[in-house]
Amino acid sequence: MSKTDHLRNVPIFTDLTDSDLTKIASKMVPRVYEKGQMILLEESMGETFFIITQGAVKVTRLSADGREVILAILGESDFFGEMSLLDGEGRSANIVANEDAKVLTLSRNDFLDCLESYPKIAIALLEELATRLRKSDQQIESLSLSDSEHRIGIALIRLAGELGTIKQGHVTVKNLPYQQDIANMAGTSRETVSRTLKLLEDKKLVRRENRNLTIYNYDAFRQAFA
Amino acid sequence: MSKTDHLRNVPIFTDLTDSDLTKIASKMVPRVYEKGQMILLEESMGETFFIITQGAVKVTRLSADGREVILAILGESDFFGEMSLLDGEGRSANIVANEDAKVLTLSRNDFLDCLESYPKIAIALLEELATRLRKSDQQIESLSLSDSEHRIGIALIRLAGELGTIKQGHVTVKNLPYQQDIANMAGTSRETVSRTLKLLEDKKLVRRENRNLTIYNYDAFRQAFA
DNA sequence: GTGATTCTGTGACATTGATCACAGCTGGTT
DNA sequence: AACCAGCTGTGATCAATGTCACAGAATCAC
Repeated sequence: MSKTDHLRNVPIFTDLTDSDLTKIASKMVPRVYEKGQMILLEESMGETFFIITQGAVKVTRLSADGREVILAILGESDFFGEMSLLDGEGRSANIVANEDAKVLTLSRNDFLDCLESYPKIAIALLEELATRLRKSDQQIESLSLSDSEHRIGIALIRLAGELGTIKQGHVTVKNLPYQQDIANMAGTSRETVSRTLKLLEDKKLVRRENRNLTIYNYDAFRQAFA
Repeated sequence: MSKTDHLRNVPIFTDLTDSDLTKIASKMVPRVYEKGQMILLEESMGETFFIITQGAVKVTRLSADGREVILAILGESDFFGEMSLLDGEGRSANIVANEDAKVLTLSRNDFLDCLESYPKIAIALLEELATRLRKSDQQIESLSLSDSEHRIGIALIRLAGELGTIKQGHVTVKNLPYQQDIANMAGTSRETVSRTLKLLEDKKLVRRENRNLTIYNYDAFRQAFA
Protein backbone atom coordinates (compact mmCIF):
# COMPACT_ATOMS: atom_id res chain seq x y z
CA MET A 1 0.00 0.00 0.00
CA SER A 2 1.50 3.32 -1.03
CA LYS A 3 1.57 6.49 1.00
CA THR A 4 -1.10 8.15 -1.11
CA ASP A 5 -3.52 5.29 -0.59
CA HIS A 6 -3.35 5.93 3.12
CA LEU A 7 -3.76 9.64 2.67
CA ARG A 8 -6.79 9.23 0.46
CA ASN A 9 -8.75 7.89 3.43
CA VAL A 10 -7.91 10.85 5.62
CA PRO A 11 -10.95 13.14 5.73
CA ILE A 12 -9.06 16.37 5.19
CA PHE A 13 -7.34 15.05 2.06
CA THR A 14 -10.23 13.36 0.26
CA ASP A 15 -11.02 16.33 -1.97
CA LEU A 16 -7.54 16.62 -3.45
CA THR A 17 -6.33 15.57 -6.87
CA ASP A 18 -3.85 12.73 -7.17
CA SER A 19 -1.02 15.03 -8.09
CA ASP A 20 -1.61 17.34 -5.12
CA LEU A 21 -1.80 14.34 -2.86
CA THR A 22 1.49 13.03 -4.21
CA LYS A 23 3.14 16.36 -3.53
CA ILE A 24 2.01 16.32 0.05
CA ALA A 25 2.90 12.68 0.49
CA SER A 26 6.45 13.42 -0.61
CA LYS A 27 6.86 15.73 2.38
CA MET A 28 5.64 13.26 4.93
CA VAL A 29 7.98 11.22 7.04
CA PRO A 30 6.94 7.85 8.48
CA ARG A 31 7.53 6.87 12.10
CA VAL A 32 6.83 3.76 14.11
CA TYR A 33 5.86 3.44 17.78
CA GLU A 34 5.55 0.49 20.11
CA LYS A 35 2.56 -0.15 22.31
CA GLY A 36 2.71 2.04 25.39
CA GLN A 37 5.19 4.49 23.91
CA MET A 38 4.56 8.19 24.45
CA ILE A 39 4.19 10.05 21.16
CA LEU A 40 3.42 13.55 22.37
CA LEU A 41 3.76 15.10 25.79
CA GLU A 42 1.39 17.60 27.35
CA GLU A 43 2.72 21.16 27.56
CA SER A 44 5.50 20.73 25.03
CA MET A 45 5.27 22.95 21.99
CA GLY A 46 3.89 21.22 18.94
CA GLU A 47 5.85 21.20 15.73
CA THR A 48 4.41 18.20 13.98
CA PHE A 49 1.21 16.98 12.43
CA PHE A 50 0.53 13.21 12.56
CA ILE A 51 -1.61 10.83 10.55
CA ILE A 52 -2.15 7.29 11.79
CA THR A 53 -1.65 4.63 9.13
CA GLN A 54 -1.75 1.62 11.40
CA GLY A 55 -2.70 0.87 14.99
CA ALA A 56 -4.41 3.10 17.54
CA VAL A 57 -3.46 5.79 20.01
CA LYS A 58 -5.11 7.32 23.04
CA VAL A 59 -5.40 11.04 23.68
CA THR A 60 -5.11 11.73 27.39
CA ARG A 61 -4.76 14.41 30.00
CA LEU A 62 -3.18 13.83 33.38
CA SER A 63 -4.22 15.52 36.59
CA ALA A 64 -1.73 16.82 39.10
CA ASP A 65 -2.07 13.65 41.18
CA GLY A 66 -1.47 11.42 38.18
CA ARG A 67 -4.96 10.30 37.31
CA GLU A 68 -5.65 9.97 33.60
CA VAL A 69 -8.59 11.09 31.50
CA ILE A 70 -8.89 9.60 28.04
CA LEU A 71 -10.32 12.21 25.70
CA ALA A 72 -10.37 10.00 22.64
CA ILE A 73 -9.10 6.85 21.06
CA LEU A 74 -7.90 7.39 17.50
CA GLY A 75 -7.45 4.72 14.84
CA GLU A 76 -6.31 4.39 11.26
CA SER A 77 -6.57 7.50 9.05
CA ASP A 78 -7.28 9.67 12.07
CA PHE A 79 -4.88 12.55 12.64
CA PHE A 80 -3.65 14.59 15.57
CA GLY A 81 -1.20 17.32 16.52
CA GLU A 82 -3.06 20.03 14.61
CA MET A 83 -4.29 21.94 17.62
CA SER A 84 -1.09 23.51 18.83
CA LEU A 85 -0.05 24.11 15.22
CA LEU A 86 -3.21 26.12 14.78
CA ASP A 87 -3.41 28.23 17.90
CA GLY A 88 0.23 28.29 18.93
CA GLU A 89 -0.48 27.08 22.45
CA GLY A 90 1.41 24.16 23.91
CA ARG A 91 0.11 20.66 23.44
CA SER A 92 -3.03 20.22 25.47
CA ALA A 93 -2.92 16.45 25.74
CA ASN A 94 -0.66 13.46 25.71
CA ILE A 95 -0.72 10.92 22.94
CA VAL A 96 0.24 7.34 23.75
CA ALA A 97 0.40 4.39 21.38
CA ASN A 98 -2.34 2.03 22.53
CA GLU A 99 -1.06 -0.68 20.19
CA ASP A 100 1.97 -0.82 17.96
CA ALA A 101 1.37 2.04 15.56
CA LYS A 102 2.67 3.55 12.33
CA VAL A 103 2.21 7.20 11.48
CA LEU A 104 3.11 9.73 8.81
CA THR A 105 4.30 13.11 9.99
CA LEU A 106 4.32 16.57 8.46
CA SER A 107 6.35 19.49 9.77
CA ARG A 108 4.72 22.64 11.09
CA ASN A 109 5.70 24.67 8.06
CA ASP A 110 4.61 22.12 5.51
CA PHE A 111 1.30 21.76 7.33
CA LEU A 112 0.63 25.49 7.41
CA ASP A 113 1.68 25.75 3.76
CA CYS A 114 -0.89 23.13 2.92
CA LEU A 115 -3.60 25.18 4.59
CA GLU A 116 -2.68 28.28 2.63
CA SER A 117 -2.18 26.51 -0.69
CA TYR A 118 -5.21 24.27 -0.57
CA PRO A 119 -8.21 26.08 0.88
CA LYS A 120 -10.11 22.83 0.60
CA ILE A 121 -7.87 21.35 3.22
CA ALA A 122 -8.58 24.24 5.56
CA ILE A 123 -12.30 23.86 5.05
CA ALA A 124 -12.19 20.11 5.49
CA LEU A 125 -10.20 20.63 8.65
CA LEU A 126 -12.82 23.06 9.89
CA GLU A 127 -15.42 20.37 9.32
CA GLU A 128 -13.37 17.88 11.24
CA LEU A 129 -12.82 20.20 14.18
CA ALA A 130 -16.53 21.01 14.22
CA THR A 131 -17.25 17.30 14.41
CA ARG A 132 -14.81 16.83 17.25
CA LEU A 133 -16.30 19.75 19.12
CA ARG A 134 -19.68 18.14 18.75
CA LYS A 135 -18.36 14.91 20.22
CA SER A 136 -16.77 16.80 23.08
CA ASP A 137 -20.06 18.50 23.78
CA GLN A 138 -21.81 15.15 23.91
CA GLN A 139 -19.21 13.87 26.28
CA ILE A 140 -19.61 16.90 28.52
CA GLU A 141 -23.33 16.32 28.56
CA SER A 142 -22.93 12.68 29.44
CA LEU A 143 -20.42 13.37 32.20
CA SER A 144 -22.71 16.03 33.63
CA LEU A 145 -25.99 14.17 33.54
CA SER A 146 -25.55 10.44 33.25
CA ASP A 147 -24.92 7.73 35.79
CA SER A 148 -21.96 5.41 35.47
CA GLU A 149 -23.82 2.77 33.47
CA HIS A 150 -24.74 5.29 30.79
CA ARG A 151 -21.30 6.84 30.71
CA ILE A 152 -19.75 3.43 30.22
CA GLY A 153 -22.29 2.66 27.49
CA ILE A 154 -21.28 5.85 25.75
CA ALA A 155 -17.61 4.98 26.10
CA LEU A 156 -18.34 1.66 24.41
CA ILE A 157 -20.14 3.45 21.60
CA ARG A 158 -17.13 5.69 21.10
CA LEU A 159 -14.86 2.67 21.02
CA ALA A 160 -17.13 0.89 18.57
CA GLY A 161 -17.20 3.91 16.30
CA GLU A 162 -13.46 4.23 16.37
CA LEU A 163 -12.18 0.67 16.52
CA GLY A 164 -15.14 -1.58 15.72
CA THR A 165 -16.30 -3.40 12.60
CA ILE A 166 -19.99 -3.64 11.75
CA LYS A 167 -21.64 -6.88 10.60
CA GLN A 168 -25.37 -7.29 10.26
CA GLY A 169 -26.21 -4.64 12.79
CA HIS A 170 -23.87 -5.80 15.52
CA VAL A 171 -20.48 -4.27 16.07
CA THR A 172 -17.41 -6.09 17.28
CA VAL A 173 -14.49 -4.35 18.91
CA LYS A 174 -11.47 -6.59 18.73
CA ASN A 175 -8.76 -6.16 21.25
CA LEU A 176 -10.94 -4.25 23.66
CA PRO A 177 -8.92 -1.77 25.73
CA TYR A 178 -8.34 -2.61 29.37
CA GLN A 179 -11.05 -1.82 31.89
CA GLN A 180 -8.86 0.90 33.36
CA ASP A 181 -8.83 2.67 30.00
CA ILE A 182 -12.58 2.38 29.64
CA ALA A 183 -12.91 3.76 33.15
CA ASN A 184 -10.71 6.70 32.19
CA MET A 185 -12.88 7.35 29.16
CA ALA A 186 -16.07 7.24 31.18
CA GLY A 187 -14.89 9.14 34.24
CA THR A 188 -15.47 6.24 36.57
CA SER A 189 -13.48 3.53 38.36
CA ARG A 190 -12.07 0.29 37.05
CA GLU A 191 -14.20 -1.74 39.44
CA THR A 192 -17.37 -0.07 38.29
CA VAL A 193 -16.47 -0.89 34.69
CA SER A 194 -16.02 -4.53 35.65
CA ARG A 195 -19.40 -4.68 37.35
CA THR A 196 -21.16 -2.75 34.61
CA LEU A 197 -19.79 -4.85 31.75
CA LYS A 198 -21.16 -7.90 33.49
CA LEU A 199 -24.48 -6.13 33.94
CA LEU A 200 -24.67 -5.25 30.25
CA GLU A 201 -23.84 -8.86 29.43
CA ASP A 202 -26.60 -10.09 31.74
CA LYS A 203 -29.00 -7.79 29.95
CA LYS A 204 -27.91 -9.42 26.67
CA LEU A 205 -26.81 -6.08 25.28
CA VAL A 206 -23.21 -7.13 24.71
CA ARG A 207 -21.14 -10.28 24.65
CA ARG A 208 -17.51 -10.72 25.60
CA GLU A 209 -15.19 -13.38 24.29
CA ASN A 210 -11.50 -13.23 24.95
CA ARG A 211 -10.58 -9.60 24.34
CA ASN A 212 -13.43 -8.95 21.95
CA LEU A 213 -16.65 -7.21 22.74
CA THR A 214 -19.75 -7.43 20.57
CA ILE A 215 -22.60 -4.98 20.84
CA TYR A 216 -25.59 -7.00 19.68
CA ASN A 217 -27.86 -4.33 18.28
CA TYR A 218 -25.75 -1.27 17.66
CA ASP A 219 -28.60 1.04 16.71
CA ALA A 220 -30.71 0.09 19.69
CA PHE A 221 -27.69 0.35 21.95
CA ARG A 222 -27.00 3.86 20.78
CA GLN A 223 -30.63 4.72 21.15
CA ALA A 224 -30.54 3.52 24.74
CA PHE A 225 -27.42 5.34 25.80
CA ALA A 226 -26.87 8.38 23.61
CA MET B 1 -20.57 52.68 17.30
CA SER B 2 -20.64 51.44 13.71
CA LYS B 3 -20.98 47.87 12.60
CA THR B 4 -17.34 47.59 11.62
CA ASP B 5 -16.17 48.68 15.05
CA HIS B 6 -17.99 45.74 16.52
CA LEU B 7 -16.61 43.40 13.92
CA ARG B 8 -13.07 44.54 14.48
CA ASN B 9 -13.15 42.96 17.96
CA VAL B 10 -14.26 39.58 16.66
CA PRO B 11 -11.23 37.30 16.60
CA ILE B 12 -11.85 35.86 13.15
CA PHE B 13 -12.07 39.30 11.56
CA THR B 14 -9.13 41.08 13.18
CA ASP B 15 -6.72 40.42 10.33
CA LEU B 16 -8.88 42.00 7.64
CA THR B 17 -8.47 45.35 5.96
CA ASP B 18 -11.07 48.05 6.56
CA SER B 19 -12.52 47.72 3.09
CA ASP B 20 -12.94 43.96 3.37
CA LEU B 21 -14.56 44.42 6.75
CA THR B 22 -16.97 46.96 5.33
CA LYS B 23 -17.97 44.55 2.58
CA ILE B 24 -18.74 41.86 5.08
CA ALA B 25 -20.53 44.25 7.39
CA SER B 26 -22.84 45.25 4.59
CA LYS B 27 -24.11 41.69 4.36
CA MET B 28 -24.86 41.35 8.04
CA VAL B 29 -28.32 41.77 9.44
CA PRO B 30 -28.90 42.87 13.04
CA ARG B 31 -31.36 41.15 15.36
CA VAL B 32 -32.44 41.74 18.93
CA TYR B 33 -33.45 39.19 21.57
CA GLU B 34 -34.98 39.53 25.01
CA LYS B 35 -33.66 37.78 28.08
CA GLY B 36 -34.81 34.17 28.13
CA GLN B 37 -35.63 34.06 24.45
CA MET B 38 -34.53 31.00 22.47
CA ILE B 39 -32.20 31.94 19.62
CA LEU B 40 -31.34 28.53 18.22
CA LEU B 41 -32.94 25.16 18.80
CA GLU B 42 -31.12 21.85 19.08
CA GLU B 43 -31.54 19.57 16.07
CA SER B 44 -32.78 22.19 13.66
CA MET B 45 -30.63 22.75 10.59
CA GLY B 46 -28.38 25.75 10.83
CA GLU B 47 -28.51 28.43 8.19
CA THR B 48 -27.12 31.40 10.03
CA PHE B 49 -23.93 32.63 11.61
CA PHE B 50 -24.24 34.97 14.61
CA ILE B 51 -21.99 37.54 16.22
CA ILE B 52 -22.92 38.99 19.61
CA THR B 53 -22.65 42.78 19.79
CA GLN B 54 -24.35 43.23 23.14
CA GLY B 55 -25.46 41.03 26.03
CA ALA B 56 -24.74 37.37 26.67
CA VAL B 57 -26.13 34.01 25.65
CA LYS B 58 -25.85 30.51 27.02
CA VAL B 59 -25.08 27.45 24.94
CA THR B 60 -26.96 24.45 26.31
CA ARG B 61 -27.90 20.87 25.68
CA LEU B 62 -31.00 19.26 27.13
CA SER B 63 -31.26 15.64 28.19
CA ALA B 64 -34.30 13.52 27.43
CA ASP B 65 -35.70 14.18 30.90
CA GLY B 66 -35.29 17.92 30.58
CA ARG B 67 -32.16 18.56 32.57
CA GLU B 68 -29.87 21.21 31.12
CA VAL B 69 -26.13 21.30 30.64
CA ILE B 70 -24.53 24.65 29.97
CA LEU B 71 -21.62 24.18 27.60
CA ALA B 72 -20.60 27.81 27.51
CA ILE B 73 -21.62 31.36 28.24
CA LEU B 74 -20.79 33.72 25.38
CA GLY B 75 -20.51 37.49 25.59
CA GLU B 76 -19.78 40.45 23.37
CA SER B 77 -17.83 39.79 20.16
CA ASP B 78 -18.18 36.05 20.61
CA PHE B 79 -19.85 34.21 17.76
CA PHE B 80 -21.85 31.03 17.29
CA GLY B 81 -23.78 29.04 14.71
CA GLU B 82 -20.69 28.12 12.73
CA MET B 83 -20.67 24.44 13.62
CA SER B 84 -23.61 23.22 11.63
CA LEU B 85 -22.64 25.55 8.78
CA LEU B 86 -19.31 23.78 8.66
CA ASP B 87 -20.17 20.12 8.96
CA GLY B 88 -23.74 20.15 7.70
CA GLU B 89 -25.08 18.37 10.76
CA GLY B 90 -28.03 19.78 12.67
CA ARG B 91 -27.47 22.21 15.48
CA SER B 92 -25.89 20.42 18.40
CA ALA B 93 -26.96 22.82 21.09
CA ASN B 94 -29.54 25.40 22.04
CA ILE B 95 -28.72 29.05 22.35
CA VAL B 96 -30.72 31.15 24.78
CA ALA B 97 -30.37 34.86 25.48
CA ASN B 98 -29.14 35.10 29.06
CA GLU B 99 -29.71 38.84 29.07
CA ASP B 100 -31.22 41.15 26.50
CA ALA B 101 -28.91 40.72 23.53
CA LYS B 102 -28.11 42.22 20.15
CA VAL B 103 -26.49 40.20 17.39
CA LEU B 104 -25.39 40.52 13.79
CA THR B 105 -26.22 37.64 11.48
CA LEU B 106 -24.72 36.33 8.27
CA SER B 107 -26.43 33.87 5.96
CA ARG B 108 -24.97 30.45 5.26
CA ASN B 109 -23.89 31.35 1.75
CA ASP B 110 -22.30 34.64 2.70
CA PHE B 111 -20.47 32.91 5.52
CA LEU B 112 -19.11 30.16 3.31
CA ASP B 113 -18.17 32.73 0.66
CA CYS B 114 -16.15 34.55 3.29
CA LEU B 115 -14.23 31.40 4.08
CA GLU B 116 -13.37 30.84 0.43
CA SER B 117 -12.58 34.47 -0.37
CA TYR B 118 -10.57 35.26 2.73
CA PRO B 119 -8.33 32.35 3.69
CA LYS B 120 -7.31 34.39 6.71
CA ILE B 121 -10.80 34.06 8.06
CA ALA B 122 -10.68 30.31 7.64
CA ILE B 123 -7.37 30.12 9.43
CA ALA B 124 -8.51 32.41 12.22
CA LEU B 125 -11.61 30.29 12.58
CA LEU B 126 -9.45 27.19 12.82
CA GLU B 127 -7.57 28.86 15.64
CA GLU B 128 -10.78 29.70 17.41
CA LEU B 129 -12.15 26.18 17.10
CA ALA B 130 -8.86 24.80 18.35
CA THR B 131 -9.15 27.06 21.37
CA ARG B 132 -12.69 25.94 22.04
CA LEU B 133 -11.69 22.31 21.73
CA ARG B 134 -8.99 22.94 24.28
CA LYS B 135 -11.53 24.42 26.67
CA SER B 136 -13.85 21.49 26.11
CA ASP B 137 -11.02 19.12 26.89
CA GLN B 138 -10.33 20.94 30.13
CA GLN B 139 -13.96 20.74 31.04
CA ILE B 140 -14.05 17.02 30.32
CA GLU B 141 -11.03 16.58 32.54
CA SER B 142 -12.58 18.56 35.34
CA LEU B 143 -15.89 16.72 35.13
CA SER B 144 -14.07 13.41 35.17
CA LEU B 145 -11.65 14.04 37.97
CA SER B 146 -12.68 16.90 40.20
CA ASP B 147 -15.00 17.12 43.14
CA SER B 148 -17.88 19.55 43.17
CA GLU B 149 -15.94 22.37 44.82
CA HIS B 150 -13.34 22.34 42.06
CA ARG B 151 -15.89 22.04 39.29
CA ILE B 152 -17.73 25.04 40.66
CA GLY B 153 -14.45 26.94 40.94
CA ILE B 154 -13.77 26.19 37.31
CA ALA B 155 -17.26 27.31 36.34
CA LEU B 156 -16.58 30.62 38.10
CA ILE B 157 -13.31 30.98 36.21
CA ARG B 158 -15.14 30.43 32.94
CA LEU B 159 -17.71 33.04 33.90
CA ALA B 160 -15.02 35.49 34.94
CA GLY B 161 -13.20 34.99 31.65
CA GLU B 162 -16.35 35.51 29.66
CA LEU B 163 -18.29 38.11 31.59
CA GLY B 164 -15.91 39.59 34.15
CA THR B 165 -13.85 42.76 34.30
CA ILE B 166 -10.37 42.74 35.79
CA LYS B 167 -9.16 45.40 38.20
CA GLN B 168 -5.92 45.17 40.12
CA GLY B 169 -5.80 41.41 40.04
CA HIS B 170 -9.35 40.78 41.18
CA VAL B 171 -12.17 40.07 38.78
CA THR B 172 -15.76 41.09 39.22
CA VAL B 173 -18.62 39.37 37.48
CA LYS B 174 -21.62 41.65 37.48
CA ASN B 175 -25.03 40.16 37.24
CA LEU B 176 -23.88 36.73 38.26
CA PRO B 177 -26.00 34.01 36.66
CA TYR B 178 -28.41 32.14 38.90
CA GLN B 179 -27.12 29.28 41.01
CA GLN B 180 -29.06 26.87 38.84
CA ASP B 181 -27.09 28.03 35.80
CA ILE B 182 -23.81 27.67 37.62
CA ALA B 183 -24.87 24.20 38.70
CA ASN B 184 -25.64 23.34 35.07
CA MET B 185 -22.20 24.56 34.05
CA ALA B 186 -20.48 22.54 36.75
CA GLY B 187 -22.49 19.35 36.49
CA THR B 188 -23.75 19.58 40.03
CA SER B 189 -26.89 20.56 41.92
CA ARG B 190 -28.20 23.99 42.79
CA GLU B 191 -27.98 23.25 46.51
CA THR B 192 -24.34 22.25 46.24
CA VAL B 193 -23.60 25.53 44.47
CA SER B 194 -25.26 27.44 47.28
CA ARG B 195 -23.22 25.65 49.94
CA THR B 196 -19.99 25.88 47.96
CA LEU B 197 -20.28 29.60 47.25
CA LYS B 198 -20.62 30.19 50.95
CA LEU B 199 -17.60 27.96 51.55
CA LEU B 200 -15.51 29.95 49.06
CA GLU B 201 -16.65 33.13 50.73
CA ASP B 202 -15.67 31.77 54.16
CA LYS B 203 -12.26 30.95 52.74
CA LYS B 204 -12.00 34.59 51.61
CA LEU B 205 -11.53 33.53 48.00
CA VAL B 206 -14.57 35.40 46.71
CA ARG B 207 -17.01 38.04 47.86
CA ARG B 208 -20.66 38.43 46.94
CA GLU B 209 -22.62 41.65 46.97
CA ASN B 210 -26.06 41.83 45.45
CA ARG B 211 -25.71 39.97 42.17
CA ASN B 212 -22.01 40.61 41.80
CA LEU B 213 -19.24 38.19 42.56
CA THR B 214 -15.62 39.23 43.05
CA ILE B 215 -12.77 36.78 42.85
CA TYR B 216 -10.13 38.32 45.07
CA ASN B 217 -6.94 37.01 43.55
CA TYR B 218 -7.75 35.80 40.09
CA ASP B 219 -4.37 34.30 39.33
CA ALA B 220 -4.19 32.42 42.61
CA PHE B 221 -7.76 31.29 42.18
CA ARG B 222 -7.00 29.85 38.77
CA GLN B 223 -3.88 28.25 40.13
CA ALA B 224 -5.94 26.58 42.83
CA PHE B 225 -8.69 25.23 40.63
CA ALA B 226 -7.45 24.81 37.08
C1' DG C 1 -47.10 48.74 49.56
C1' DT C 2 -48.98 44.12 48.92
C1' DG C 3 -48.90 40.07 47.04
C1' DA C 4 -46.91 36.77 43.89
C1' DT C 5 -43.06 34.75 41.98
C1' DT C 6 -38.56 33.37 41.81
C1' DC C 7 -34.23 32.72 43.83
C1' DT C 8 -31.36 31.25 47.80
C1' DG C 9 -30.02 28.90 52.28
C1' DT C 10 -30.02 24.88 55.02
C1' DG C 11 -31.17 20.61 57.52
C1' DA C 12 -32.19 15.56 57.00
C1' DC C 13 -31.86 11.57 54.45
C1' DA C 14 -30.81 8.24 50.77
C1' DT C 15 -27.89 6.55 47.37
C1' DT C 16 -24.32 6.13 44.04
C1' DG C 17 -20.12 4.82 43.24
C1' DA C 18 -15.12 5.39 44.91
C1' DT C 19 -11.89 2.95 47.50
C1' DC C 20 -9.75 -0.93 49.75
C1' DA C 21 -8.63 -5.62 49.93
C1' DC C 22 -7.78 -9.75 48.00
C1' DA C 23 -8.67 -13.86 45.12
C1' DG C 24 -8.91 -15.79 40.50
C1' DC C 25 -7.43 -15.56 35.60
C1' DT C 26 -4.63 -15.09 31.55
C1' DG C 27 -0.92 -14.61 28.70
C1' DG C 28 3.82 -14.17 28.09
C1' DT C 29 8.61 -15.93 29.35
C1' DT C 30 12.12 -19.05 30.57
C1' DA D 1 5.52 -26.80 32.93
C1' DA D 2 6.10 -23.31 36.24
C1' DC D 3 6.37 -18.63 37.16
C1' DC D 4 5.27 -13.87 37.18
C1' DA D 5 3.08 -9.61 36.00
C1' DG D 6 -0.75 -7.51 34.99
C1' DC D 7 -5.60 -7.72 34.25
C1' DT D 8 -10.26 -8.85 36.11
C1' DG D 9 -14.06 -10.08 39.51
C1' DT D 10 -16.25 -9.21 43.83
C1' DG D 11 -17.41 -8.22 48.68
C1' DA D 12 -17.36 -4.63 52.38
C1' DT D 13 -17.20 -0.01 53.70
C1' DC D 14 -17.95 4.83 53.58
C1' DA D 15 -17.85 9.57 52.00
C1' DA D 16 -19.57 12.85 48.75
C1' DT D 17 -23.34 14.70 46.99
C1' DG D 18 -27.99 14.39 44.98
C1' DT D 19 -32.71 14.85 46.47
C1' DC D 20 -36.46 16.45 49.29
C1' DA D 21 -38.59 19.77 52.10
C1' DC D 22 -39.33 24.09 53.60
C1' DA D 23 -38.12 28.78 55.35
C1' DG D 24 -36.21 33.22 54.35
C1' DA D 25 -34.81 36.97 50.75
C1' DA D 26 -35.11 39.37 46.81
C1' DT D 27 -37.43 40.98 42.90
C1' DC D 28 -41.27 42.08 40.07
C1' DA D 29 -46.03 43.51 38.87
C1' DC D 30 -49.80 45.93 39.89
